[in-house]
Amino acid sequence: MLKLTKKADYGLIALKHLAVHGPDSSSAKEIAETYGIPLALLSKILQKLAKNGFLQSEHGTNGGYKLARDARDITALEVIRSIDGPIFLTACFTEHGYCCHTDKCIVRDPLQKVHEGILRLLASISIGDMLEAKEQDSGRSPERLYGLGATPPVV
Amino acid sequence: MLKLTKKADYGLIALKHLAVHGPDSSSAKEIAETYGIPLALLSKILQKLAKNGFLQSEHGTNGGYKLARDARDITALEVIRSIDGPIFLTACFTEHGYCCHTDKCIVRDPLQKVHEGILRLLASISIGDMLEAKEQDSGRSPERLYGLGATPPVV
DNA sequence: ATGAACTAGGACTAAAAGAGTCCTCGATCG
DNA sequence: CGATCGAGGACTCTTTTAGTCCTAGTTCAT
Repeated sequence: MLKLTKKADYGLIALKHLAVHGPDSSSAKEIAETYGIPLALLSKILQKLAKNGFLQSEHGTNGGYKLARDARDITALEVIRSIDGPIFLTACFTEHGYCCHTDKCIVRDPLQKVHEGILRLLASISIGDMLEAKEQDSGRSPERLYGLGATPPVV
Repeated sequence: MLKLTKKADYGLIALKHLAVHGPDSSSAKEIAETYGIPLALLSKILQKLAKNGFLQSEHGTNGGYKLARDARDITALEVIRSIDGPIFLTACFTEHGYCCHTDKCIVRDPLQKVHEGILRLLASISIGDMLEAKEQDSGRSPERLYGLGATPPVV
């Protein structure tokens, strides 16, 4: 129901951790223990992130993972897609734009707009941005960052 | 994985249908058949929407449902929340802002921004807007409507 | 050269959410 | 009074998510 999976969460946490811990690598075990994430599960996620070019892995003793690219160059959207697969707001959207109800579906077009908005939102935030955000808004204003007005949020 | 449930989809479809069919009511059966939605399932959804004040129901022969308020006054966010319950982008967010990892969770704050953006997006589109959208963009520009830039979307 | 500390990855299992069914009851109208 | 509706409880089936287990290959230090 419109929620990220824990895997995606864990992936983002791990990437941010690696970004914070600069150029030296961290092991899956270290990250798992720090955030209370099951090691075996986190390992899978990190492996996938490594295969998809976000991380660089080092085998053997003192091995681990480090970012393969600049943190500012990794968007939340890429990470989530990499871990959970493609994102579709509704069952209407598939890889090839097919919709089960085809012409009968009367909400596809309006939702498509919302869908694009969400993707744009996720694409607009990078791991790098997350670092800054930590320290009480340094520099970049959230408004500019997310391209949205200042309407107060409600759950 | 960041997807609306079918129930929410069905609910939006039904509301739009009722908005299109003006002041006269439509039965659950009629809507179900039109869009190929299982009747029993749709009934539950319509009942919930009625209980939450979106629809007005009429029992008995020739009964059915009609909108209880103006279509422009019903946002997608309200509908989705009404059907699926509260929306949380990650497990971090609950009714009272609690997070399982508490201080250890380093992505909560950045994701909170994304979360708010999505809510704002969903709150910005009403059933009424969906009617307009049907006829190839009449008047209101999507850009203004969704408050987002024109970056091309990618799935 | 051996063992400890890593990553890589396949195969499973358990739990939770989603989707849908079945059956009964009360209201309304003709 | 019977056909047509909505109201609603109680399930069941399926899919997704989350997490586990086990084995194999790499690298390093002693």
